[in-house]
Amino acid sequence: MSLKHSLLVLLADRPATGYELSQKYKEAIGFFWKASHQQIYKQLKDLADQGWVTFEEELQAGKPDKKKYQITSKGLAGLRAWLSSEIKPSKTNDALLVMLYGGKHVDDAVLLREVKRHQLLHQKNLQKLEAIESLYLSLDSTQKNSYRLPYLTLKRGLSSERAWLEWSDEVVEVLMAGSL
Amino acid sequence: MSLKHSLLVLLADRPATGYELSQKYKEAIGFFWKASHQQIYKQLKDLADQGWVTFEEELQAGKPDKKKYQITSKGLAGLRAWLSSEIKPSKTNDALLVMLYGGKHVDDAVLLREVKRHQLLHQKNLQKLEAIESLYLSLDSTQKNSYRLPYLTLKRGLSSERAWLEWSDEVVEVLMAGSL
DNA sequence: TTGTCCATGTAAGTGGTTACATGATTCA
DNA sequence: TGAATCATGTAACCACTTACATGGACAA
Repeated sequence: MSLKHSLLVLLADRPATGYELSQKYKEAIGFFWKASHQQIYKQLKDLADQGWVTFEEELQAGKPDKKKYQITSKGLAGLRAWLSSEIKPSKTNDALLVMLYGGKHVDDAVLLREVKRHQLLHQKNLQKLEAIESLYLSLDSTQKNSYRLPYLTLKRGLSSERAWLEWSDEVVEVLMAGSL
Repeated sequence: MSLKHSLLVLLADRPATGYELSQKYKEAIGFFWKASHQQIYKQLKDLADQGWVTFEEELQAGKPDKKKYQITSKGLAGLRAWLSSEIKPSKTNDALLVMLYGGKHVDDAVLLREVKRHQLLHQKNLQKLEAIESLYLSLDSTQKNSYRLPYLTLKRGLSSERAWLEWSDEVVEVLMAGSL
């Protein structure tokens, strides 16, 4: 149930609308926490009902009104409590590995095609992360220091994508040998 | 919805009871696909309703009756179709990274304690995987060849745990510097 | 003129977790 | 004597996905 807490983390930085928050889940925090806009809007409503956030409505003509959410002291206390609690290890459910594990029921060429498709996705993702890293590295040391914790999460992304790609090269080798 | 397909993969190997299957999710396939026994029993029922598996009941006194499930030709066809389809990349939801990302709201020492706790879990997991690998490596080449695809999934586990641990060493360094 | 961005949601359905239930056997 | 293993589930709840809805602005 950390969608809640990831929203609080973002709101602790600055007030934002649901839309702005949902954008953050397409980069930054989205590299390790995925959420759809439907989920986000619902969770914000629940947080407001709990009194962990409040919002002000900005009226707009022709469009739905904007709701600018901000964290309350109760919300910040809740966030701090969670940050000091035991985090349960994230569970892995990796369908591509299920496919490989049961792969003997289809041709290696079929598996190979799918692994290569995923390789492209991971390569793209790695490039995005590398672009963000070079931005970070160009900051002065005061700014670098203020982003040192988010930078650790970026490093996690870089490390895990690189490890995935190295592994997949090996997989491709094995599958190519099999489909001769 | 790959719990279904992971069950079919296991049943394609040999018939099994729900209990036996749920054991497999504590090792082997469980390293990349987690499922509780409640989920498994329910899914097996659904698969039987669909005609993808059948079962024979073994009556037992004092205990619930055993149901030995086996895959049908319809089930095998369904499995093959899935193995040839596009697998959607697994989504990552990593609460520990959310914690680090928002870590400036608590002391570094608190973060450090939690990261170290997770390190132990990952180390244990790596050891388990290494033990399985040494078993695999002691097989003769015919057997090695028949397990070559499952071995690739094992390698994924090894690679990802090692990458995680390397990253976490860096995290510990940064957090120790911060909590001086 | 098609598509993407802005901006918010509802509703139905699926998948997963947590709590609870039963009861014999075996091991420390 | 208490915990773990065997063996199967139900029920309530929570999280997440997919489909649908609205409608103006602006760019290719």
